[in-house]
Amino acid sequence: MSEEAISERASAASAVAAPPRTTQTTPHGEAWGALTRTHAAVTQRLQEALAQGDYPPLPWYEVLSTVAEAPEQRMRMGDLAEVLVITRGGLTKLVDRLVKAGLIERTFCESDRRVSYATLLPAGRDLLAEMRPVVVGELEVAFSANLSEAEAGRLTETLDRVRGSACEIGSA
Amino acid sequence: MSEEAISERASAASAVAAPPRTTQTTPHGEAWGALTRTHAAVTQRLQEALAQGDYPPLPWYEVLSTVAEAPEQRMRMGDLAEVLVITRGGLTKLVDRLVKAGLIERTFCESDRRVSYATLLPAGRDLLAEMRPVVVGELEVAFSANLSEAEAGRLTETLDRVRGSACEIGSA
DNA sequence: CAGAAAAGCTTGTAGTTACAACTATTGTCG
DNA sequence: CGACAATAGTTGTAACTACAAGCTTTTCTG
Repeated sequence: MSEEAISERASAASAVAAPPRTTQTTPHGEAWGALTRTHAAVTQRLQEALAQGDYPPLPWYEVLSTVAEAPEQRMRMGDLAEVLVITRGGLTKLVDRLVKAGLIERTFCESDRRVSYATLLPAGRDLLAEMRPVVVGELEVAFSANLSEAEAGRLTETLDRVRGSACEIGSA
Repeated sequence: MSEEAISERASAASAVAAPPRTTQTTPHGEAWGALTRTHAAVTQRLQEALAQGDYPPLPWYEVLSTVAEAPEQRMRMGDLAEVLVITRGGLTKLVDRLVKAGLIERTFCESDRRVSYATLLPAGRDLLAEMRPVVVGELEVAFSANLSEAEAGRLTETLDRVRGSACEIGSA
């Protein structure tokens, strides 16, 4: 212990072995509890790793990564918000920060002057190239270590199925 | 359109059918993307349902629910923060709000005067009883509809395995 | 073609969260 | 026993996010 910090987070000692006493005690309730805790734990791990390398926070990475894989390295704000599952208002300000940092540029559509694109700049591409190994590395530790590729595939399929039913607007 | 609102959130129309083009394109990367999006989608659904019934937000429910299942309907602040996977500082303020609402009481430990407990009050127990069906109902829609209990069990097991490896402090 | 409705994005405001520093109590040694 | 470290919570500050209202452009309709 010397250059340690870890701010506070959680002691993370008994958390692993702690009995998964969740909200309810039904199989589905357990599954939701496991999903929540796993998401939180992995997210923490990723953000910690990024902070340790003096990189921007995780949302920045997700924007850069998503835009980088889009057709022309650009995406409509609305689509981006939808993929990242955040509000449009939130995305506007998030992209503002990326623009101010010189990683993203706002471009506009000729045919429809309402839409604006978030377009990746070279600096953003470079930063992404630096951040990706960090994120992928942490994910390897979290996933690859204990999950075969086949299991990962099944997990993805199952989760997507849940998401599918969760997205059906229950307005009726 | 009359008493509608839904603020903004996401259009949630093409989100379901959208190709899961995630961060990377490895099976594990896909799994992480699916986990993130599913968590966000279900959380949104739950919060929307709670807001619609004029109930407090989801974090309140999680505190009440967790404390209610603890031995003496009380929990040490630190343990509670660990289970909920939020920071201690954040929990202090979250519990402050619950105390102000008369749902939780702070009690203290005789043998160790540092620790304080979050103790469930009758009003908290009653509110929990009201909120639980709402939350459970939404989870049923999200999970039960498309997942057998056996699948839910496998999902829980898999997620817990991932969480386990994610929690191992990578200090070494 | 004018007016209303819808779509796309931004901005103002408030609430929530994390991070870091601080206080108080307990445990450890010299 | 007295100083140092570790543990448990709280608090101050800054950043992020959601919500709701607003603006502009496009589409629909009579």
